Amino acid sequence: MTNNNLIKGSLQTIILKLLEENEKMYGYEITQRVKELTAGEIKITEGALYPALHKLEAEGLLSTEIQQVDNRVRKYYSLTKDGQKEVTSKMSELQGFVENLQRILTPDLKPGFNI
Amino acid sequence: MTNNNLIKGSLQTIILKLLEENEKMYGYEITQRVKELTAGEIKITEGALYPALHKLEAEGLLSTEIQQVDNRVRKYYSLTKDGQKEVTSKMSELQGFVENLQRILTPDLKPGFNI
DNA sequence: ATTATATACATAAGATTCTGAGGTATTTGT
DNA sequence: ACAAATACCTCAGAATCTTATGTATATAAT
Repeated sequence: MTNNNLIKGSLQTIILKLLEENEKMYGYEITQRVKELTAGEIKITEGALYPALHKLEAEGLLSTEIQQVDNRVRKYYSLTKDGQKEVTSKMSELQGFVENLQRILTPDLKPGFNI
Repeated sequence: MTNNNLIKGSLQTIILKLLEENEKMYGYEITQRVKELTAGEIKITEGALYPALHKLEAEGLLSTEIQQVDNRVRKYYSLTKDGQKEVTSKMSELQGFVENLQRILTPDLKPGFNI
């Protein structure tokens, strides 16, 4: 399971990016997708995910839509217009941060490295 | 200056790695090195740095040595044996996390991408 | 038939780590 | 003379995370 709390703020970016690719997802689905994409190495806990979703919705970046599936309630999230703009911004921010991290941590390959 | 707010958890790794490369550094020097390596984009604040250094020392990963330079006091930090072991561990943890982040955020280049 | 696991939402206490402001003191540049 | 740089430090508050708890239904296992 390794360490899950390494880069603060990347959860929001993960959520937004997954929703850019998928149009519409519900919370539990997001946790499963991340688990599947990382071979179980990153597990988004519900205690982190739901407050993050609620915050993004409160900021107007996500909109919700409740669906009844069998007898279960699902809350689908999708990007608003503002949310779509924010994905790009958050992605390049994170990208930039990772590049800077490489510059600090791998002093050998400073000029042209690949992400 | 972009966003400086993503560093949570990676600051320890940054400190340990810089000390692996440099044998001995003092706090202010670390802030300047990071600023210089990232063209001013990442600024380690003192409110984050000093508590982090004290914590790493308390955990036995760093040792200190006070030096008088002119009339100024400098507190030099260096890796202990435990600290040297921890660098490797923390680095591969961070490396692994960044790889997983790529897997989530760049769904196109899943099989063989470069870090 | 009962129990455990999976699905699906949510909150809340406590821990950790950061920001931003403040404090002390010396040295160097203007 | 004053500002900025050098050098250390602490602390209130914010943000985000973990862990535990709670509700409820569906499915798999014993």
